[in-house]
Amino acid sequence: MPQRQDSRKQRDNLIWAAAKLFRRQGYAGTGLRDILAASGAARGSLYHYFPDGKEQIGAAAVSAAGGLVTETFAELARQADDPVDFLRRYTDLLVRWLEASNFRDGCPISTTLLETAPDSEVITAAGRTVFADWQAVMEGMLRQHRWPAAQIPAMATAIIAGLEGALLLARVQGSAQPIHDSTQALCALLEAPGAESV
Amino acid sequence: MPQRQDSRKQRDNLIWAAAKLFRRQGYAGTGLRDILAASGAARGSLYHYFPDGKEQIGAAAVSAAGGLVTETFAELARQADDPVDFLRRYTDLLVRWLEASNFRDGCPISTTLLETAPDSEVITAAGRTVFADWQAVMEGMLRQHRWPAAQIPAMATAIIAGLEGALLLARVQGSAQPIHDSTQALCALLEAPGAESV
DNA sequence: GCTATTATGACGACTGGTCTACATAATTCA
DNA sequence: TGAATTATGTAGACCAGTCGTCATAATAGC
Repeated sequence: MPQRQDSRKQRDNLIWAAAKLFRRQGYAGTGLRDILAASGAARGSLYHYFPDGKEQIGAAAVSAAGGLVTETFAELARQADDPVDFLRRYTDLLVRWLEASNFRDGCPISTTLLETAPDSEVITAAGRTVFADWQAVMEGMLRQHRWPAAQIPAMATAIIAGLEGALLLARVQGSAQPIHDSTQALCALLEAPGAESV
Repeated sequence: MPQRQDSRKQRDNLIWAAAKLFRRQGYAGTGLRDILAASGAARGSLYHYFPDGKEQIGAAAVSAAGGLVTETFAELARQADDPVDFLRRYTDLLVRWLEASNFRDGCPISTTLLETAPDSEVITAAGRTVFADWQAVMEGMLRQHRWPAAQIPAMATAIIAGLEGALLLARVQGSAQPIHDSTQALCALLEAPGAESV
């Protein structure tokens, strides 16, 4: 069924074009015009695949881009020897992406989510799902390496939050230093599992 | 000189109206019309005080809102008994603000910065200054409590990044849980100063 | 050939940021 | 004091751009 295939491709083109633009220019800063130009589609096509308009494609872009990160996390979790190794591998990737884009490509979903949460229900819901997926992968990774069970959820959240925050600082400062600093602190935490508190 | 005073007030009105709107709706998502309506000023007034237009008022809003946070940090640093106490006090404030606004008022500058960095030089520069101020206050706080000097810069960055990331997660999830989780991990780190690594 | 799906780009109602022209108030100087 | 100059406030025009809708055309499968 070649039709089905092509239509799916057209839809994906739109989603990924949108995702790339949202990441660099934000959600409100990106016009449908930009998305259409980048994907080569016509205006009506967008409304054929996304009848609810910009909001719907925003949610789809968050899901798609977030899903790719989930997959990256999962693969690194498989390869890594321990949590510290996992973090090191991921920040290596991160720093390379950042520098390759001159600190323009940050987290693919945080800008859109900050702009729209909680006003857009669909986009916020897509973001919640993505974060839950990330959280699940992180928790699985910690469990796999015999991390104390009681601390796993908080630790996983702290890792994700630390990465997101470091990414923000790195983009503004135009330097990978915040990522290294933040990671160093997280690694210290990951190497001293006994230090629970309060 | 009543003129001078009133003019300053008018200018401040514009800045704070802009800052509030940018925080909730983002930079691109906020029109000059919104800002003018919220501040009660007239169209041309904005271009009188900010001849460079929206970008200039964006930078001013980042500086003003960021400065307020700097002051809050500084005051808490004076009151706190130790780094953990500092963090607790701040997250208490944070959670109260978040809940009072139904998770609409997050970090007052991160959204604007993510949308514009590094494309807008003036806004990004304003953000860099704010982050440098925060960093300085955090480092001073750690120094004051005899934190190992070599780890102070990285630790301060990790705290700021962790807070920013937690704030993002909290807004999307509509829950203060990420802030508590992230803070718990940071506190563990702050109570085990010996655990340096790599 | 007929129907369902997909593709198209013009159109409308509106908002975006910016600029200009003018009115008022404050200050300065003859 | 009164006139000239500057600072500040107001209103509206401007065009490019916004998103969403629509009637129509092309293509698919049966």
